[in-house]
Amino acid sequence: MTSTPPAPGAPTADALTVEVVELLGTVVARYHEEYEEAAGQHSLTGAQARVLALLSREPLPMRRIAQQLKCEPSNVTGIVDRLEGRGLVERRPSPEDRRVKLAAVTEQGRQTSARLRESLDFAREPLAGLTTTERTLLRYLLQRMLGLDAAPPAEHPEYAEHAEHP
Amino acid sequence: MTSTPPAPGAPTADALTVEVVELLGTVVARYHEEYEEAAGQHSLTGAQARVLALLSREPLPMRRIAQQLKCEPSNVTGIVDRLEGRGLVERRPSPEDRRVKLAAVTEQGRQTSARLRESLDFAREPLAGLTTTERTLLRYLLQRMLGLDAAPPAEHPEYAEHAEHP
DNA sequence: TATTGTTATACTCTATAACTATA
DNA sequence: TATAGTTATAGAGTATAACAATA
Repeated sequence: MTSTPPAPGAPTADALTVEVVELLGTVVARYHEEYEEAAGQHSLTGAQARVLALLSREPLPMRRIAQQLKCEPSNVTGIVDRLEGRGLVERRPSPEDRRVKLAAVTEQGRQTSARLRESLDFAREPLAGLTTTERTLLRYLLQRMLGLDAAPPAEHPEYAEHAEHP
Repeated sequence: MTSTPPAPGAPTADALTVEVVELLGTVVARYHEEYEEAAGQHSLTGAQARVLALLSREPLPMRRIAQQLKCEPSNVTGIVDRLEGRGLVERRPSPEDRRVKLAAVTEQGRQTSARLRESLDFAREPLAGLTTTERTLLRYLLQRMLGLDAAPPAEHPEYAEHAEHP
């Protein structure tokens, strides 16, 4: 029951941190499973679903897609090929630079993307059990984890007592 | 500035929930990037690193590995083959059932696994900015998300004011 | 007959390198 | 010459189906 004192200078993580990291690992795993499953229900691979979601926001040059996917540009060719082969995406020339091709969702692609977005509502299932207060708190903690320097829900946590009505 | 009223009966997620889901997505993405990168530093793929981590706890029948990875057993053959080819893992016969083969880490595999575990310390980097109180809170919220029905840090959030000394 | 692990096959994603057409 | 996209190639993960050894 020793309190695992943080060894000075050592990179050792304390027990609490290790626990949180493991929980994050579990959340990450579940998130991915559900994402792949939702994509599969629309006969899409994970990568295809991600590109479709990206393009449903705005048309993008192939190069930009690669940057978003953090993969080599050559790989995007095949992924977009397959989406295009199914009529979900199309390639357009860029008006500004004749070297670039813009990938854009078709109307069918837009619909598929919308249905996909619904079916991958990690929202309800995992978050349903949390109150508004807890979700607000979780948002804050995740923002801080990501270095987004967010404003705390309130100066004092008592806020939680009265925050049920957003 | 309308408050996005939850449509009755509709599965629509409110704005706060959507925000939390997107943050989770970002955390998931970063977690994966770091995991793959850490694995790559040891010339391992993500799947290989996961199997190695699994086996560093205890030897496992091939079938069990597949269950943990949520993939078909036939795929495990190749992954273990590659780990075995590098001397990180070995196959042993099961004393109980001559059909099953137990995959187990070698001494070298154990060491690689340990070094891998250190280098993928998502712990410090993302969590370093959080206080003990915040980490405790985050642990609680993640546990609730996962349906682990955890005990709250305290009945009243004021606890946070005095929780700095675990 | 059922189960374990494997092999064979096909598809997708991935990185690398070379090619083309533009700039 | 530099850049955008593509092609070619090879390695890895994945699912499916068929197989041998064992239960």
